[in-house]
Amino acid sequence: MTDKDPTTAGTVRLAIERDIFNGDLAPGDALEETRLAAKFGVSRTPVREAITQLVQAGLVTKRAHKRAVVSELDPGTLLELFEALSELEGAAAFLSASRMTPQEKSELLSIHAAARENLQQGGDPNAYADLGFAFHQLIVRGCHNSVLIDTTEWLALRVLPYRRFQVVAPGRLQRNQADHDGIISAIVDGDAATARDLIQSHTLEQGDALMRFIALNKTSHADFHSTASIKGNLL
Amino acid sequence: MTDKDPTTAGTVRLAIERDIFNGDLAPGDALEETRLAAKFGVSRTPVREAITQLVQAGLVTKRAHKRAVVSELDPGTLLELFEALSELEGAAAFLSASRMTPQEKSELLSIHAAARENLQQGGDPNAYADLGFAFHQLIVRGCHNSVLIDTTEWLALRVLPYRRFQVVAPGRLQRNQADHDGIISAIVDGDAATARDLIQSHTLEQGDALMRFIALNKTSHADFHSTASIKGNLL
DNA sequence: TTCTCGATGATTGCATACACTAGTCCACAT
DNA sequence: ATGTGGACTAGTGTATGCAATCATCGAGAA
Repeated sequence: MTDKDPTTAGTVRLAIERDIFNGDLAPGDALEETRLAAKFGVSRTPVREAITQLVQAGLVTKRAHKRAVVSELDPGTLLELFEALSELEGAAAFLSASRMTPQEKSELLSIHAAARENLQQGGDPNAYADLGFAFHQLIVRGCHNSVLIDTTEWLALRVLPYRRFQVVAPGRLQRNQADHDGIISAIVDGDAATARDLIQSHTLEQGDALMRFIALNKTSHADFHSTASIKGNLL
Repeated sequence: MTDKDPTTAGTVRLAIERDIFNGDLAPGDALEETRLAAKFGVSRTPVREAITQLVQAGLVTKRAHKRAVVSELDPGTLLELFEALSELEGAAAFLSASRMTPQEKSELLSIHAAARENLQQGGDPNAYADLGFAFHQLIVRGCHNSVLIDTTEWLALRVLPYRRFQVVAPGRLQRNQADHDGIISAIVDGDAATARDLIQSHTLEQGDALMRFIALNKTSHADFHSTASIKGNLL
């Protein structure tokens, strides 16, 4: 879902997305058209178009004559989101096990090795998170079905604003790496059914971890903001 | 304009959607803002908003400074679409097998029975198609995961404009009904894995049938329009 | 003939102005 | 004190004008 869009509406959309993922705009924050227009130095028209695009993408919510707000996911929806995401990633992994090219598989292996090294040497957690993200992305894209890829990444996008919740449960990263071990060997072996099962439970587990963390840390909206400074590594 | 939807843009969007599903706007047709604005008696602004919404929904394609057109699905994309859809419906069926309420199951059974009766008595193919559509919809909604439901129906929406291609392969309807037989018993029995496999191959088979039909009938765009008068029953 | 280039018309993209809606707050009556 | 109503304000929804861009077509040169 990467657009190179020459129009200012598209540029504004990407800018707002970045603000959301950065945490400058937290879930629940209002998107006021006039203010955004002034901030970006454009008129309200492209801002409105950007907002309607984000609404359709599920990142912001809007009711008629009311201000648009960054989508706030209640625990129930978050759970559903991860369940659906796990099914989609599972499907993609199932297909990837038989469709990934040798190049793609070796790329996957090298990223996995880099993540392992980072973990063993106690490297930057953010870098590890990025590697984990790339890991998932490579598997999804390995299915070579652009509709499935777009749909999966579209759902994954909606969870991104919550990645800032640091998942710091002890041993979590090690378990994550172990999960990846199993997934990668299943894919390399071409064991599609196992790959599906493993990545599915892995993603569900991620969702659980995230929800537990949110339940612990988010009692008020202020708390939400206070954790926003922590760079997250969900994956 | 009679509104249940307060905003004009939303009304226009629904009107354009209706035109697409009706066939007044066939895949490949251009959506010209000025013409649509005149047609609906509004200015270009709400028309533009409606179009951007439809673009995000995947029903319309648009590039900067070029006219928006009703999305035209090449055979490759159509195949990918059905593959992704089969995975999603499979996932939904898997969950539905253990989550559907008794009421939902009985409703499913009654719809299935009605379809059988229609088929045996040589009833209206359109009515049969509607029943088939309801059948799939009930199974999907039975998973009780609104994210998964929305995502699945969102993909299904994109193939809807192609339902007008009548699937008339001999014995097709009987095979369809037989497929449904197997699916429904798996769900009623709570056999999730079988339900997934059956509905998945069933949906893929539907896609194949549709693609074969298109390949046979669509040599030129004119032919496409000529078949547009045939009311379709894909399911 | 065919290819290139430039002018022209059509259509989209953006900015601005105006209309309308909904929420707020204060005055006033009960 | 409190409930009700009406103006006020902030902000969205729509219309319109203008600028930017792309497609078409014709003329001229190779």
